[in-house]
Amino acid sequence: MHRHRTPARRATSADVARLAGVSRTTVSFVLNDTPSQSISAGTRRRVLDAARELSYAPSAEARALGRGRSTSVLLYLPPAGSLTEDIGVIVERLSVLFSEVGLSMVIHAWTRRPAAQVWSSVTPAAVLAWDLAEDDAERMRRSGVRGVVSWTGSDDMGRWITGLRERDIARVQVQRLVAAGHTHLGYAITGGEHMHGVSQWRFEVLQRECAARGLPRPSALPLPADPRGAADVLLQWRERHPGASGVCAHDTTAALAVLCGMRRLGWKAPADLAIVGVNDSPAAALADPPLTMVALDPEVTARHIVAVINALVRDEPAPSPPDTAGAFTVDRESV
Amino acid sequence: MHRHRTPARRATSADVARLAGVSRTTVSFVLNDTPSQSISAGTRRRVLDAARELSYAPSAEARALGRGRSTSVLLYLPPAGSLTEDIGVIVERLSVLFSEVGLSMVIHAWTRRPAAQVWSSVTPAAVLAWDLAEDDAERMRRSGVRGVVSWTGSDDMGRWITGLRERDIARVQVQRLVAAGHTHLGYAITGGEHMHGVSQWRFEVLQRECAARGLPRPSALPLPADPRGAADVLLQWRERHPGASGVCAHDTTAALAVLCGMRRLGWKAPADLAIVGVNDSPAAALADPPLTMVALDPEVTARHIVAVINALVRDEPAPSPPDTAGAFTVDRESV
DNA sequence: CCATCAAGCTAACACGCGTTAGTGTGCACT
DNA sequence: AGTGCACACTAACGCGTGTTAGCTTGATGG
Repeated sequence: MHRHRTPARRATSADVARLAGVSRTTVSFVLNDTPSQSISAGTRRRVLDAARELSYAPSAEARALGRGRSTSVLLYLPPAGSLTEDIGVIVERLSVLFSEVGLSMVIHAWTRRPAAQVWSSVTPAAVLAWDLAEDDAERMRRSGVRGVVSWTGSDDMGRWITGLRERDIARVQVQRLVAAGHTHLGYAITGGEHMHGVSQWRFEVLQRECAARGLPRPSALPLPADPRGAADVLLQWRERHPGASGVCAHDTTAALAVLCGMRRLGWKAPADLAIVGVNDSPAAALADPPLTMVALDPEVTARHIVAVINALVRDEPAPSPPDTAGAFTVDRESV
Repeated sequence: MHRHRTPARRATSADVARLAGVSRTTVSFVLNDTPSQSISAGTRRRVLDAARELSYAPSAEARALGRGRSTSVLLYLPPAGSLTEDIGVIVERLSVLFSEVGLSMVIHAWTRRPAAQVWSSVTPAAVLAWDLAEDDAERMRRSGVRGVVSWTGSDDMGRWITGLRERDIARVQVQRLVAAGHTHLGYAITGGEHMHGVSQWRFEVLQRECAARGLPRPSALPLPADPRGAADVLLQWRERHPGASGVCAHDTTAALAVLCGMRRLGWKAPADLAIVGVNDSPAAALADPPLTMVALDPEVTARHIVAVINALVRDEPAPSPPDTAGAFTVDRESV
């Protein structure tokens, strides 16, 4: 290996100790505010000055090695493409919030096998996966991973997300449509394999929400993402459900697909069909007509995820989940 | 959290050594294929079997501690919100490609100060930032970070991205519009602070491209992201540039904003104004009319980034950048 | 028969940190 | 004067690797 002329060596706690004229142990005590130790004011100041002078920062690796657990959280991304959806915003917030509690986030794409290589060599403090088989989760725990949590799995986190979050969305969507006088609803979704995972769950929650309000059972409306196809499907759907006057879309794309099909058929929103989408985006505001959307505050979800994982890592009792996912309506003109 | 009866300790190389009946050093020699050491076939097999039996994976932290540098690449995210744009797709690919060459990607949000804490405590092998002041980059190199690269900076990577990529986009956009008979062009963009960073560069490249073809100088068209505002600005812009018949939009949102303003004014695309957007998305396909878009192959950019950083980390000569960013046109009806 | 050497393996160190056990003060109380 | 004790600090260990120097053994050449 080639050595640079300036050794490019980072400052260690030994350097700080040397400069401050104390032992390395004292440096550690000062910088970590070890409660069982008392340090004289003079020494404390000298150490802090030296640390600042050398712009010292402890090595995360060495710390992890000693404590037996790292400070990195491994995030397995959902299937390709989802980072550009609302998940992307949550991930951005996660990276900030994790670093605020001293954890750093390693992201890795989801492959067929949960990449034993990755999670076992990085020794993450926790793993946050999209969906996780129970035996994989168990294997991770065996290898020393403190917190294993999945978005759509059967653990607490998964239940909160697919429970409260999805229910909040469905509730606010239905509420908004009912307020406008629509009782016979549909559930619009785009994409190849319909009704799997989140979409399946959302649809069920939607049905439950309607049942609770005494409304007729909502019907599924799986749309292709091209104008002509959307129009065809929409027309057939209307014939089969003549009373339907409102649509809950799964996301922005589904809402746009409905709108697009309607335009081709000469229908007007909300007169011929009212639409409430999910996840507000610029595209929704610029649609014709501008789309009424339901959004969840990403901050609520991000904070809860970080709180749960942080508690797991520190062996503290898990915080109780928030009782709202922060759903709110962005009223425009499609309903 | 529930504690298992087995302490959930991961296997170490000492465990493998014990099971194989050899020393820890031998285990290391076998597993790393140390070229200067010869190992008998029998011992090699016993070690490998033991490693498999215990599903041993070396601790990344301990390895990093010894080698003085980790295998993690620190990615500083662009300003909030960009993960949901085309950057998100590139980031997804990066996470896969990095792991294929044995690097793992740590992502962190960009804060005001480049968070000395993060990059100095994780000891990343490389840092990939959005925009980076030269003194910050220098400080990172001083601390042992091998590769410091920024998307929009003045290093090789930045020049490739803001050079070739942006030029490819501008070239294909102009080419498409010229082919349809439009010569007097505009550059549409949304968002508060216009003409900064990438948008500024794109605009300049666009001007150069038009100049090279002998076309009149394109004019900027900064739009608000709401229907009424967009219409107003569009109308004023038309009065000031009566000959303009084609618009290069900066991204999907800008293209939708133009479309939205036109709709309010009763203009038809492409008859009254032709539009070419950037970064194909479902929203573009579902617009009215469906938008013609120019897209860059994210794979080309992701591969180049990984190749450059991998070379820097291994002290190998940097690969020459690809001479195309993989630009292609998705023809629909807006031009 | 002795010297040389390669093959195959192991003891021991360094990496940077947190932490436990211990050491030497100076002061208060009996 | 002797005991106890809080105070301020340090030596030394362990975490799991990669790596260097050295050690044994058997074979080979003179």
